[in-house]
Amino acid sequence: MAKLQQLDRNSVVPLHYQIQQRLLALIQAGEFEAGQPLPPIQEIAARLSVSHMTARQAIKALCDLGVIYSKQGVGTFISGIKLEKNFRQVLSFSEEMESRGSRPSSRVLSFKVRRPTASVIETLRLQPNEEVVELKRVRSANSLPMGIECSTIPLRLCPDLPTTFDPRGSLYRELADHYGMNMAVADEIVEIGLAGSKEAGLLKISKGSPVFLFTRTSYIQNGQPVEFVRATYRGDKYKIVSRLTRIDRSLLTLTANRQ
Amino acid sequence: MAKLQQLDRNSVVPLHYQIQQRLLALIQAGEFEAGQPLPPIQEIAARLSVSHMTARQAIKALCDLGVIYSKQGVGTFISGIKLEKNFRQVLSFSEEMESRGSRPSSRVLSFKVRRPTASVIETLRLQPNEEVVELKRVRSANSLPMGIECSTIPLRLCPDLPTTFDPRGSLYRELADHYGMNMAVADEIVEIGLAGSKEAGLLKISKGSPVFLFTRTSYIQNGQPVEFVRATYRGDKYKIVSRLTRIDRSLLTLTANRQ
DNA sequence: AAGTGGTCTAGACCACTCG
DNA sequence: GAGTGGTCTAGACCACTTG
Repeated sequence: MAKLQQLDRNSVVPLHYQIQQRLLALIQAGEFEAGQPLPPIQEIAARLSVSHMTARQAIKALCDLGVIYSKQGVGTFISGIKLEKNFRQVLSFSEEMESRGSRPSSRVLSFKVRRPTASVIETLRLQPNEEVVELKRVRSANSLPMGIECSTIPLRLCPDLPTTFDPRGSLYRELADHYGMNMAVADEIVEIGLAGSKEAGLLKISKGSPVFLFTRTSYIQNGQPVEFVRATYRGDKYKIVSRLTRIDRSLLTLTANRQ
Repeated sequence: MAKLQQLDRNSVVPLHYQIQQRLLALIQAGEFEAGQPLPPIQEIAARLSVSHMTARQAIKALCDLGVIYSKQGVGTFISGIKLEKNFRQVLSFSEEMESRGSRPSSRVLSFKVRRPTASVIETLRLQPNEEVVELKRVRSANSLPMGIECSTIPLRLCPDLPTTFDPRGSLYRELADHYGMNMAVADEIVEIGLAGSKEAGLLKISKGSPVFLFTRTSYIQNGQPVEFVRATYRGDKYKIVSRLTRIDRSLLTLTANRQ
């Protein structure tokens, strides 16, 4: 039934990934209706002249994404859950605003090398006497001030940042492009606070207005903490949109059951 | 080097999953230090007398969890990122409080079958004239009121709920045990609001205090929305702790690039 | 019994990194 | 060149669901 394009066997892109893309494109184009079964794995494999395992690898990945789900002995079905790209991930302010269709901008409050506070030393796992780069900015979306961010990064990891980076640009992009550091995971705490007079002035809200207080630590793949952020966002204009998924509890309880 | 236990080949538990568990247990027990390489896949496969593919399947799963990471041509390494179980997932209030070590309790404000509002009809994809079960509760942790939750569920999906469910217990547990519905995904919006006099009284805070406003829709695996929740949590006692991960952008931009 | 997804194998080959 | 992870195959077998 479906128009599954043939694969490019000379491409550097792995076959299983090509299949994944082809299927996802068909699903998003509405070729399959929600709740309807996909063609059986065997059929997909035969049609594309790949092995069962390769086809299954693609199916597995799409299951992990949540766009389809498999029932053993029955089939594979389209999930009604849409794959949204607007959910919270490890995103810089710039990326987040761009993905929401807003134009991000920044006003730099300060950009300097300094000695870290004790709590920063601990979260960023710094050596004694190590210095950090600190960047304070007011972030705006479509020229409307949304929040104040203060990022702290170990100088050791990006020694040229203070001289080569234009602090009005995207910090994440700079860290990725010049230092090969891509954020993989971020731990985040969100609390409610009240704007002080200084913050209120910067955000153009009245003193005492409720605000979101973010505390975030970002890590690259090897677990090295790279960035510590304290941020304040307007309570009246900012909201958090996220998608939560359920992960396999059995692995998490391993530690508890061991002893 | 490592003490990899032999596998149980008669178990119903798949070999790749057994390997995954064994490795995770060793990692969490501190047998490997952060940054150190795991034994090569070939060696793991040989030691456990499984094929390369099977061993790799286990490695892949652990990479997805973020506890290890692979560098092609180099090896597989322990990530310094800990696998925490306290992060936000699709959790009921009961589960969330239990995972934080607090004792959850509930005071039922109302529990009834009613006609849904227009916005609920849309989010829960209800038929015209379909009824819903509505449960309003004050949720407490260690007897301290933390929030007010109002859950709405299609009556069609749980026709016996009004007569068989004790509304002081865990709604998620009831839905899972009696109706086989396990929440797979939840979409959530968090905003800041101010407590009205009624809410303030229930939460024992002063009127006008800032509060978290949650709007959440939970889905089971096939994409069917099962629960719509509006909740208000105290801004002074509640905080959101979450872990964000970065997902493959190339798949998300598929739609944008198409046409 | 037939059809489905899930697991596993034994081996081949490739791409990458490092000394 | 040696060692590593990543891909892929062809086929076997199992577990599960449905008619």
